[in-house]
Parts: sequence; C-alpha cells; structure tokens
Amino acid sequence: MGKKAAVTGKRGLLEDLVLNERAQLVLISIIENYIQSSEPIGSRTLSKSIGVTLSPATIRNIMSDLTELGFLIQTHTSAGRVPTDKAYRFYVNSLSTPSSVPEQIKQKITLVSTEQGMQVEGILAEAVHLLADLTKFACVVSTPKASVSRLQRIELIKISEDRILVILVTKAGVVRDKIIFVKDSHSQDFLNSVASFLNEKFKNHSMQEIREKIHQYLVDDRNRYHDLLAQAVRLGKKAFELNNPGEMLIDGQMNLLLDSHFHKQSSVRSLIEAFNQKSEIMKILDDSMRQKGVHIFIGIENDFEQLHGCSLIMTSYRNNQNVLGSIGVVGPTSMDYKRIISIVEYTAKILSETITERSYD
Amino acid sequence: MGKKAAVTGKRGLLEDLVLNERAQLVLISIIENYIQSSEPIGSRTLSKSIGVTLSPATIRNIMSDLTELGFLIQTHTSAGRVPTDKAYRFYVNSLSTPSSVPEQIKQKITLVSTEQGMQVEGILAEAVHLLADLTKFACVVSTPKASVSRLQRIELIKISEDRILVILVTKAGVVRDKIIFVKDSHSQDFLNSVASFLNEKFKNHSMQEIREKIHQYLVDDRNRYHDLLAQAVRLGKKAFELNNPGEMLIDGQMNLLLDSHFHKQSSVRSLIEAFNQKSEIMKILDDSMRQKGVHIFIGIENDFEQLHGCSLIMTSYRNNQNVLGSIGVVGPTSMDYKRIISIVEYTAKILSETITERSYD
DNA sequence: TATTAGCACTACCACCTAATGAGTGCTAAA
DNA sequence: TTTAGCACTCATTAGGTGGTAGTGCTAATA
Repeated sequence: MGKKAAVTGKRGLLEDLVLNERAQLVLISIIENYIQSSEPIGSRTLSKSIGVTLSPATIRNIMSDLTELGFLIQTHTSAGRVPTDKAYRFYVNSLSTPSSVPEQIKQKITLVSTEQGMQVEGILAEAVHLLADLTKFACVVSTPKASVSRLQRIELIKISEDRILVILVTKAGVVRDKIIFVKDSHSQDFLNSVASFLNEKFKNHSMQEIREKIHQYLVDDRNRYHDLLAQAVRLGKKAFELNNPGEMLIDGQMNLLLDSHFHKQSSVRSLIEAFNQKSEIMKILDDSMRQKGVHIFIGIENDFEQLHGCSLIMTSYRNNQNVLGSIGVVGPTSMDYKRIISIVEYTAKILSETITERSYD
Repeated sequence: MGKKAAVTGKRGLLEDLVLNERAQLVLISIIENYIQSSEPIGSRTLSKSIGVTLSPATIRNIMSDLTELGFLIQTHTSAGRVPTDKAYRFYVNSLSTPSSVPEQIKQKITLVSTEQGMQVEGILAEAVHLLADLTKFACVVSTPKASVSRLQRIELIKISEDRILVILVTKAGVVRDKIIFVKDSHSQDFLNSVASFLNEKFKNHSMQEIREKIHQYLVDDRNRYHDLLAQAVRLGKKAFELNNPGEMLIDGQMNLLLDSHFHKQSSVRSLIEAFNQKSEIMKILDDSMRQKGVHIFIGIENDFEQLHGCSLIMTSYRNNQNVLGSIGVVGPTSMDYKRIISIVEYTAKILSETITERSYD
C-alpha cells in the first residue's frame, strides 16, 4: 500500500471504495467548489471552505494521492487542482438521493401545459425552450418516434389526380401528414374504403408492426386478393413507409457560447460542428430512450467526439403506454449536476403528464 | 465650401452626389478593402491597392473629409479608417447591377428540390440551412402565412368524442393540422357534410377572407339557418381560427459567434437575446414580405435594438399566385453585400420555383 | 490651386523584465 | 499521522522598450 495509505480504505475492491471517507469528502468538496467557481482549487482555499478541520498540508497529501489516482489534474505545476471526468463520474454516482426542485422553478415548469389547442410538437418546443432558459445550456428533445407510435387513425385524402394526402394520427396525439404520389387516379370513395380497411386492420398497432404486416401481405399472398385489397395494401405500404427520419428540436445552443468553459476558439468550433451534425446527437437521444431513468454522459463517455468536452443529461418522456422520445441538456462537464439532473427529471415528468393528457388511451 | 473642396461635386444637392467621383472611388475602395480584411484601412495601404495613382497624402485629405462627413470613423488617433453604417448604405445604393451568382454556388443551390416527397416545411428548412452554409451567417425564413394562404381543401376527422382533427391544405401545398375541442359529439358522417359544405363554399379563398365571411354569417343571419348549416358555420369558425402565430426557422446562429466582429462579450450577449426573442425578427420578416425585391437593413436601420450591430438582407419567396413568406440572412455590417445579396436573391428564386411546383394552381 | 513630400506626433502591439502570489512537494518536528 | 516550515514553480500583472502604421500639419512643388 505505502503511498496511498492516506486515501485507501480497507475494503478497497470496488471502484468507489478505493477512497476512504476523508478522501471522498475532500474530493467532493473540491468538485463542488469547482462547479461553483470554475477556478482551480488549492489546498489553502479548501482547508477553509471544508467543514472538517484539516490543515492545508494534510489536504495537499490527500490531493496528491487523488491526483495520482486520476481524479484530479493540475493545469500547471503551481496551480490548484481541477476535477477530471473520472471525478465527476464518482461525484454523480455518489449522489444517491436526487435533490428536489425548488418550488420557484417548479412553478415555472408547470406552465408548459397551459394552452389547450397546442399540438405535441408545440409542447415539445416549449419544454425544450424552458429547459434551456432554466439551465442556461443547450437543450435537445426528440419528437416521438414514428416506429414505436401506435396508430389511432389513418386518413387518405385525394388532393389532385396524382397526389394523395396521408394523415396519420397516433395514440400519443401526434398528427403526421405526408403526400404520396400515385400513377393511377383513385376516387375519394375508393380512398375512403382503403382507409377504413387500414383503420380496422391496424388500429392500435405500432408503425413498425404495421410495416412488417404489410410486408407479409405482399410476400405471402401476392396474387390472392381482389382488386380493392391489393390496392389497399399497396397504398398502405406507401402510406406507412418511414420517411421522416425522426426529428429533433434544439434550443439554447447559443447559451453554451457564453459559458466560460467553451471560450477557447477550438472548442467553440467543435461545438458548432456538433450541432450542425444532428444525426449524432439523435443517436444519443435514441439510446437514452431505451433505458429507464436519467442518463448521464460525462466528458468522453458519449460516443460523439465533438461533444467530448461536454456532459449530457438525458432522460425519456412518455405517455401512458409508451416511451415516446427523450429530452436533455448539453453543458460543460463542470455543470451543477445536482441541480441540472433534478430539473431535467422534473421537466420530463411534467412533459410526460402533459402529453399523456392528450393521448387517446 | 472651403474645407470640403476636395470631395464636393458641383451639383452637391442629392445625398449621393455630395461626393465627387474621386471621393466616391476612395470611399468604395476603403469599404471593399475593409470587407475583405476586417482591418482599419490606412492611406498608404489604400494608395497601393487603389487603381488610380494617388499619393497617400492626397488620400489622407480625402479621408479626412469623408470622416468629417460621417462616412468613416477612426477607432483611435493613429489607426486607419473604418466605414460607418452611412458608408455601407452609400455603397449598397451604388451597387446598381446585381452581381451574378457563380456557377459553382448555383449548382449547390439547385439541390434544394431533389427529394420528391418533401413537404413545404422541409424545403424551407433545407433552404435556410443551405443559405447558412453558403453565407456562414445566421439565416431565417418565415413559414407561409396562414392568413394569405388560399384554401385547397379542408377535412374534419373525428378522433374522439370531444376532439376533431382539422386538416387544412392550402393552394401552396402546405398542410396544417390542428385539433379542436367540441362539447357535443358529432358523427363522422355529419363532419363529412360539414367539410364538403366548407370546401364548396370556401375553396380558393384566403384564410383571411374565410374568417371574415364566417364572421358575416354569424352576425347577419344568426338564426336563419337550419341545424346543419348553423353547426357547419360554428365548426368552421373554430377550424379557421388563427392560432398558429406564424413560425420561423433559424439556422446558422452559431456561425455568427465565430465571426470576429461579434467577439466582444457584449455584442454576443445581445445577439443571443435577439435570437431568443423571435417575435422581433418575425416582424422584420413580415415587413419585407410586403414589398418587392431585396430589402437591406444596415446597422441601426432595423427597428430591433439588439440587432443594431448587424445588417439584414431579406427578400420574399412566393408561388405562382401569392407572396408566401420571406427569407434572409443576418450578418455583420461589414459583410460582402454584393455576394450575399446575390445569393439570397438566387436562393429565394429557386425556393419560389420549387414551391410553385408543389402548388395546386 | 491642387498635389505631394517631409516631419513630428500618437497609439497600438509585441516583447521583455521584474515583482507578486497562489500553489506545490518535501522534510522534519510535534 | 498530522502539521509547520521552506524552497520552488509558474501564471499573471505591471511597467518599460522599440517598432510600426497610422495620423495632421506645413511648406514646397507642378
């Protein structure tokens, strides 16, 4: 053991137990100080601000060990210490009880649901704007995935000889419209029959399922159906074809650029690139849809290189039945995790409630 | 005359004629140099780069007069001159023949229209993204105004006992959907009758007109109609009620923050505020819909204080029949007006063509 | 009379230097 | 095991320097 005696606990096997209580206290104290001040923390400063009485020298010893273990770094020899990604990960893991959202902020968040006529997209836009305003970071939200949405109603409307307007209403209350082009003209009556066939057959099924079933129809019984049915299936195929790749709303990107942590030219540039390349961020949002609870990516923990200087706090939102999409913030690794996590969580909760009210289940 | 003899022409009455030919040449030369280099222009530098042979001393005299007339300023005593808003206004006015867009850029812009299934909103998003990419500034586009859009088709779909989905298809090919809440339940058959009544009555009319007519019905003949008609008018009123305040897409905001002209903390902050407060930008877009051609606001010429450090280049886009909305860029006052104006103009032209193709006239 | 050369002056900039101070690591004493 | 003391490091700041790009003014010139 030797050197690390100062910080190593007896049962030093699990990652988080490598540090004894005092070392943990010091580390957490450094992190919280740094989150507040954004300036390297020195032993003297810390010995004053920390609760327990510990001389600067002792703290220096502990700090030295923490540095060796990779929790802290020094920007240069005579500077104070700055937490590493590893430190933030430790810190976040140690936050067992989620802190509650201040009443004042809760009130602001509740506002989302006021206007009655607002559509799901509008609600999402409001939520993400609110989040950006409260956190002062960049915030993203993904619109409900077409593939998991379940069908409430489909409608086919002839709008010209070769164009049919398809309206899909999902259980979540999302309305999607698209125009499909056809070679032969169909009467509106015919389209109505097709629509009611599709409605009857596929109501409550997810788009994914529907696509698969239609595919089956086409493969299994290529020539068996009479005309109407064959046409219905053919139109259905076009109507349910996935063509919107899933969208995403971003707000408050510019907040990041005011943040001192991103003032270096290089990191600004990579941030801009990151937000121009939405697909990568979309992936991260998708991933955090699949699991419950809040997802936290610290520094290089996310797979998107341009965002390695950031931390992401993501969580999903849902209605009664399904997880629909996810929402979260992108900020500096030194963000106030306690506060941000609770705000994201609460916002997602209110968002879910608001959307559930508008759902058809 | 005295002092200004060096620059004043004989017929010095009209604003632009205050400057004699040589002074104009010097001024324009300074402006174009500054647009390129973003650095204050000195007399020596200019005497080299300018076409005519003029000694630095002579140029100094002219510059001195131009400064006195408010076309130039000095950041400090021993620095070169920088053009003022007034100078840019003069410069822009002097650009009589719009410069043509390089073939290479034309090709990029033509790409907008490729994908067939794309909706109007998607086309707008692509156009504004493209514009941001080409200009490296922030770009905005307003979505087609509901009030000027003319009706192609309305559809009413019952989706639950108290909710009706309204689909409006406009001549411009824009599909708007909204949900209205009703007290009494209606059958789908009934809704179909109402819809076909509304279609027959109001096809080809602008939303604005339709709202007015419905209002008339309600006022004039409050009790004269039989049940269906009365209901139709009541539902129609709700359906055509203006509730989306007109949207706007922004792209490339972050480009501005890379621009050296906005590197001062203060101006970054005011830019961020500007883009958070979309309504003000919307006003400017609306204004430039009402007039033909390209609109240029230099520096404080726009009414929105947070954008007084910027210049705006705006123009409208349209389909066969109507002006639909406007598109433009927001950049530093020292932007390359020639280039940007032509790009905005050309993009709007292509955008108009693309949207016209999808219209129903 | 309009232009230009010459000159003194100004202010930024890049560079250096020295002083300051916050921080460290190490060692020896408590 | 903790702490006091000390030598050391290095970023930051302030002051000073020379160089440079610009100016305005004046007097000479075409």
